[in-house]
Amino acid sequence: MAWSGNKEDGEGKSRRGYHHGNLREALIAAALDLIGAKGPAGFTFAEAARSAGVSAAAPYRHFRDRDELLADVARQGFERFEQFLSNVWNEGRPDARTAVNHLGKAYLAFARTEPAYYSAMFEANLSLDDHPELRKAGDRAFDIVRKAAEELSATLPSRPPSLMLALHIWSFSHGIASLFARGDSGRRNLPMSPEDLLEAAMLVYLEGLGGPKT
Amino acid sequence: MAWSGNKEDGEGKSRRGYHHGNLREALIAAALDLIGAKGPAGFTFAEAARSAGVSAAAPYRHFRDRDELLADVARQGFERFEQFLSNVWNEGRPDARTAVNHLGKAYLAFARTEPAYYSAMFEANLSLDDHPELRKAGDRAFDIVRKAAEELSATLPSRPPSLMLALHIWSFSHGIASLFARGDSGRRNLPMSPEDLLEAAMLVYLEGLGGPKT
DNA sequence: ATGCCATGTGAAGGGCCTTTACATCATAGC
DNA sequence: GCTATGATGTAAAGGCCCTTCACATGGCAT
Repeated sequence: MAWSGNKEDGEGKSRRGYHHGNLREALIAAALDLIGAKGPAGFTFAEAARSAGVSAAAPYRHFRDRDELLADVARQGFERFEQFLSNVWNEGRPDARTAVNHLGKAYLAFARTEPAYYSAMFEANLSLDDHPELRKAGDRAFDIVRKAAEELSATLPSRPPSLMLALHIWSFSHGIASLFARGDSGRRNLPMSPEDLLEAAMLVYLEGLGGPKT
Repeated sequence: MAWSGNKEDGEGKSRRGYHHGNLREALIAAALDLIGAKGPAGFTFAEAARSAGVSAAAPYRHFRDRDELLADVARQGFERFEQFLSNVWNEGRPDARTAVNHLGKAYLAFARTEPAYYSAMFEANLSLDDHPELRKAGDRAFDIVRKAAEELSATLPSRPPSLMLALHIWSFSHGIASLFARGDSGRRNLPMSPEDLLEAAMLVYLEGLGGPKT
């Protein structure tokens, strides 16, 4: 009786009697912390196991290998991202154009506020072929933008192809987020915030599509 | 006399008597091959050393650590990129608008034809603070776009801020290249080529800036 | 109460990164 | 021409990681 059972010292790493009881989720949480601290490359399976208080071999009962854990973090990230985008889109209120602008901003906000998820999703170089669930989750998040683009297109005289519209919005947001809205590493001295840069681009782009004369 | 001196069996890995004679460049070349084959994460210092036919410790005579070799590959990549962009820009001929379109296409072309360099440059998560030469090389490449944006701006009635223009062009090209113009991993089924997607975006964007009525 | 199966352990093989002491050799200066 | 010296390469070792395998534990259904 040296140990006393279920504690909760700080992070979720104790409560053990041999079986962890919640290892899978504990590993995902640990991975998220580590990725946030040292990037997707710095994260190691062994350290995640240590964080969870189990041996280095234990994670293999829940994930095929290190990449599968990473992919699961990324998948979860896309699911949160999807939900976030969905909330921000808010059924196209107050109007499609404004809501689409919110969507772009949300992309940047996610990259900034959830750098660990963002890293796993876009910087871990995971093969989508090896992780079909990841691809599906990504597609579902994109579908939010796709749907928004459809509604926006319907409000524009030129009726641009909505898929093209969606790809443009996604690409632009992704480009700005990747280059300017990540950790200090990639930061170049901008004369404006990434948000302003994106907003200006959207303004010009939608003007080019012949938006309603403001 | 078991060995016979300077051979050239296939790749540049032989000519040895103890000192390699050209190890630094051989390592960069080997790294490029490996990155191309297995991505920046798959590349290892040890394997580069093996490719060059030296022991695992030898590379440390030429690079502080693994990251410095990676950074040197990336720096070389930015230098090639700069030159490529410069050639494509071609002093703004036949006209600024067309030449800027070429610039965007060149971004995609580089991502596709030099995936190893592109990986090292944009997907290796190198700290720009730890590798100042890398940052400078990247800035020089961006300067080509910056200069192009200045000349393009001068041809537009609205005279948009050229730095903003340059950032928009770079971001958009980067976003499309990262998402759609890389190896099979990131490929989603597009209804159009990345090039067409980019061209359409540029068309709309420049229209939005009030370009000369085509 | 018992036995099955999911879950966790320890050890081991193989690999990588990096450092250190030592080996080799090109060449500068005598 | 000959040697000292610094640049370049080697072997070995420590530390960490990934992954597998045989074995231990104990939750849960019967």
